[in-house]
Amino acid sequence: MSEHDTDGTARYDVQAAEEKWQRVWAELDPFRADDDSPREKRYALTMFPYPSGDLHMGHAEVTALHDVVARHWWQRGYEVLNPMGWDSFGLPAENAAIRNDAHPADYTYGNIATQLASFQRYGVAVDWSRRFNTSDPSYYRWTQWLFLQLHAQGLAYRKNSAVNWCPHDQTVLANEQVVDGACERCGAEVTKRELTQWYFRTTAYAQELLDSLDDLQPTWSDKVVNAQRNWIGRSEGAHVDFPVAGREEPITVYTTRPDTLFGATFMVVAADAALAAELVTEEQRGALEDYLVEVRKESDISRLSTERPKTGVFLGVHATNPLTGTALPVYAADYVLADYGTGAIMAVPGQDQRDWDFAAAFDLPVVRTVQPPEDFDGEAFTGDGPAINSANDEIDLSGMGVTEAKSTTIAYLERQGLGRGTVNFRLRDWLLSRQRYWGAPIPIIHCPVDGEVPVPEDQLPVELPELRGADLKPKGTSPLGAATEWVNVTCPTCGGPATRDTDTMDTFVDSSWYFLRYLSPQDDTQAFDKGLADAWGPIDLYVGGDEHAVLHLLYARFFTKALRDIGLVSWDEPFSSYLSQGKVVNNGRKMSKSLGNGVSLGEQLSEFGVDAVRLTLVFASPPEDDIDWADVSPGGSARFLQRAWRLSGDVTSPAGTDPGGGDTALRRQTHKTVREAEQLIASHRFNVVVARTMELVNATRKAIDSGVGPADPAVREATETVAVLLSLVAPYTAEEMWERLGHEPTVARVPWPDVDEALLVEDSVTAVVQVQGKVRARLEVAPDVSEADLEAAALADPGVQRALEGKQVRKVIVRAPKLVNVVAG
RNA sequence: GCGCCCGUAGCCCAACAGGCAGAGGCACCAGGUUUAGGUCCUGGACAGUGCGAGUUCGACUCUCGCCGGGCGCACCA
Repeated sequence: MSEHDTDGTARYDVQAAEEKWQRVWAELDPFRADDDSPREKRYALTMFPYPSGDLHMGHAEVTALHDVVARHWWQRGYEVLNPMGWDSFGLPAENAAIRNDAHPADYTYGNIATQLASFQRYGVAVDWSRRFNTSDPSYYRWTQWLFLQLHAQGLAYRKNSAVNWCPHDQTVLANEQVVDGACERCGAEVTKRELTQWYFRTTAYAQELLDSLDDLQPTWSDKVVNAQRNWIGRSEGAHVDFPVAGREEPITVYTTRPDTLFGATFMVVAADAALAAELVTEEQRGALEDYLVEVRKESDISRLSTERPKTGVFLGVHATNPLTGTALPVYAADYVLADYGTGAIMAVPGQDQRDWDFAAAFDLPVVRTVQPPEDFDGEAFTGDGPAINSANDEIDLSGMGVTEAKSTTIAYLERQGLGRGTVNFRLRDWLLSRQRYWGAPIPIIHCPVDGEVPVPEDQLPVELPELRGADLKPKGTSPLGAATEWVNVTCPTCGGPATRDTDTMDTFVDSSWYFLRYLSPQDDTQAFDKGLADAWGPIDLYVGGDEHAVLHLLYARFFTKALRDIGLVSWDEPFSSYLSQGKVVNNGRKMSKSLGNGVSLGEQLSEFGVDAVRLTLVFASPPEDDIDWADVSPGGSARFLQRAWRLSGDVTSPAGTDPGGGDTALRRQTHKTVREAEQLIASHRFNVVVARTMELVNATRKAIDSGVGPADPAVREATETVAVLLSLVAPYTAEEMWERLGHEPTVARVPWPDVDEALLVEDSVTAVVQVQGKVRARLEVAPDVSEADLEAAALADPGVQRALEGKQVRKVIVRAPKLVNVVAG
């Protein structure tokens, strides 16, 4: 390999460089975060991986993007915490263990070792000394401890209700894990089961989770903020009480349309709600039970269909419309949900299509209370319009619009004690127990005398019993139940015989606080150190995929708020800014085994080198957009990197040369590029940073070959700047360049170049002169040219004069120093 | 059905706060280098910004409507 490569064919040995720098980095450990550093602290985090096999393109993309910022922050003088660990509890390991008659830990820890090696090859700027796995007892001990803290606050509780059941995985699921009626993980059709399960009281934070989204909006992706708003689903309405003859308790309904109360002609109670069973008369009880059998056969998927005809059964009782005094028949039906609102509705067929459909099926009366427009030919009218048929002796809504009628009705109901304005949320409590093995056991003991007894803190962790292979086969109850010796314990309170809770926690519990554990991963005296949390947190940048928009990101937000109220952290939100990275697809489709279109990360790395793959992922598109591997060119990236590297061999001035006397044009471009890169990184436009770096490489090449020549100090400055810029994306190439330029490693920790503001000011700029919006002249002018001078120069220009011939100048718009527009006619 | 986001050369994408539509790359074409291929160097062609209005001296950029695509919610009363 020659020292000077003006023939343009020299290249560095990519594989040798990878091996070499991995050794150097291991020794220098340049990304170790020092808790005691006097530098300002930044916390940068990517969603930690689940150890299923080796790393794939998705991991490569998220870490490449994230590394740009983490490395940039180091160079800008921050102390950066960029940790990584493994989200290592979960079903794939358990399923593999069943298949292979093995223990889930075998699969899990084997894959973790593989992924760790791949990450190190990939050259991520991570502090590996802080790694841990959520399946380590030293971690889940604290998951259990945190569960108990929430339990003590009443934020973790058990209740019996109809829950989502995945028949394939044989476990219950949280609402968030059901997508279009199917299991988010395996795709099986979800059914309902009546079970007693553990919940976190996420609904206690519904309003705050919603309100804080306003603060997050500027620094989170719209997509995720919007998804969470929809998921929380706040609505405003009223609770209205409908008296029932012969029953003390009224039926309370939730409605968002209290203005239509005069039009309520019947009532519907969720068939599976306790209320239905309470209300039903003896004569109708058989009918209700038959109906329930039918309803429970229905899967969620068919329940979701809006086309489905309305069904229901009369409960044999009547309630009274509090405004009209009319007796309303009460039905049970499955189109009303037991766990939303009060599980009962007032049916207003005139203004609600679902109620209309039911009324049509059961031949019930319709009263319109909003006047539809003349050309309205639909059935229920849900739009705005003047109220009609809405008056009694005490209240008259006639002619009011919907908004006014609502508030008038609510005020009246409140005065009369018949109801009250209220807010309702779609968000449900988080169902956290799972009937599977490979998770953190719920640290509760059930005692026939003392009930639910928390496992004393000094007995944590409640370690998993040793089960493997066929013992783990899903059978609808937790495999832990089979470990008799483990299950049977003495009650910590009374010393009598008791049993352990045999469910494990949803793995999303593990990931709801892992970012706190990185602060003191080896601490065996506490879950995390509050002082360190204050020093480092909250997380300045979180990068991940938006498949977790309403899962992990919402749960972690809930956890943070709950821990704050317990006094464990002082943050309101865990992630100050969130960048959601797109997916890597191939030929327009998601990569998958069944489509046979998967691209192996390992093969790409071997063929093109780590840097080329990283550069490709960063350059391909804005970070939020998907990347189609069929559209990109890792070969082109590899060629560019060699081209950039070649500059470092051409530079002939010695290291330490003062760039002051160098070529001004190249220096200006160098300094502009640095300034622009700062701004582009801050706004996450990493693809443009790469494009600007390419421009600087091109300009430097030109300067060497056909400009000021390789000895000009500006050429060294530009080349060193290229090395620093490239270190964000292509660390191996950058190290090679840096070394060849006569510097010590590592370029990753050199200070970010200072921008010489004086160089950013141009000597002259090109002003465009337009006549009627068309460009007629270009003038070289001083950047500080006055508007008057520029206007005079523009009007004096021969090209402009020609364009103005025979025309009256009506107006001249001057935007010095860039533009003059002459309006004429 | 309700809501959010996005439509710029063949493709991926730039365009600061309304001011010359093109920065970068892929692919393509031509020339040079080379025994040849690849590499490397030089040059070139290709869109008027999804469609239609409006505001403006001036619109890729702002507003409205439509079309197309992505995402979220959806029998949530």
